[in-house]
Amino acid sequence: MPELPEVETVANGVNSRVRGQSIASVWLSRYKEPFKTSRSEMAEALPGLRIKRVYREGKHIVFDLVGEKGRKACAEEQTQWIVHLGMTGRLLVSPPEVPRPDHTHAVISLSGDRELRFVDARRFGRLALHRVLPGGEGFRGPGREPLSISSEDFVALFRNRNLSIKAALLNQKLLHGVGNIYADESLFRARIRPTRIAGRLSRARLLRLHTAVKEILRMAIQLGGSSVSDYVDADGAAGFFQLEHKVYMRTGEPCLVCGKPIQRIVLAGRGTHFCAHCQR
DNA sequence: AGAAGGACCTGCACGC
DNA sequence: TGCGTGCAGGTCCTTC
Repeated sequence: MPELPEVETVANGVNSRVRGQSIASVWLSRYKEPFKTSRSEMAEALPGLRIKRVYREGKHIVFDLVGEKGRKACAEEQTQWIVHLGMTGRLLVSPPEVPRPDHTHAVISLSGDRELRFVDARRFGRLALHRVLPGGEGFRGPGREPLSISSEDFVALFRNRNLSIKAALLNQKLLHGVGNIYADESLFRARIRPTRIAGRLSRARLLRLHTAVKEILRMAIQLGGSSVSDYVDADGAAGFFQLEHKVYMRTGEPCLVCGKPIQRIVLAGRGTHFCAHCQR
């Protein structure tokens, strides 16, 4: 389940493999229609463009594309290719002769004799084009970036919010990049019960949560993210953060701090794991 | 308007 | 063995 650390790992891995290469051709399956773009528009727009860099914005992967020399139209308008991995999306860089995995929904043939493949069994992922007008901004995620938001802004995000802090953390329009795993792990680290109403948390506790979110995300990025079964990075290698999970998917197992069993409830429609003794 | 809940989608674990 | 059932959850959409 790709959240910020997984998406960052994938974006960096893809960037190192495809940066500088040109898009020769594009094949799209009968996947759902791309977001805010038609399938045919995407297939026509990408060939001939060169990949300048690949980076993460929220949970989105952004490909900065530039026109080849001599293509005037692209000097005025920059194109970005946006990939959201959804739940089970993967981006693989493979030689063309390697068989395409099941559920391959996009294949981009590159000048370096490699294919960039988008594979997504559960079809929750999304592809889109983003046009950047001259002087305009690149693609922006829906909410604030957890690793760079100031403490004051972080605290202000949750003011007057009448929903659980767990649901608030999952709301991408507030903070983007945090999903179910890192919400649970951050709340455990901050010793906050997931059911607490966000708007009633003290400033001190929100500051503690801000620190916890940043620490958890940074640690996970260093370890290459988590991998439960679906997520694989651009190398085809799994991340190691799941070995660090303190509460996520540890229902009934002893809390690593106090020894009491980890509980599981459903909150905001999601499995939520916490220690009732340590998190108040 | 903000919050809550269902739909989307497939693979996998589980029980009988 | 084999089949049905329930669960996993990011985001969009509808409902309250």
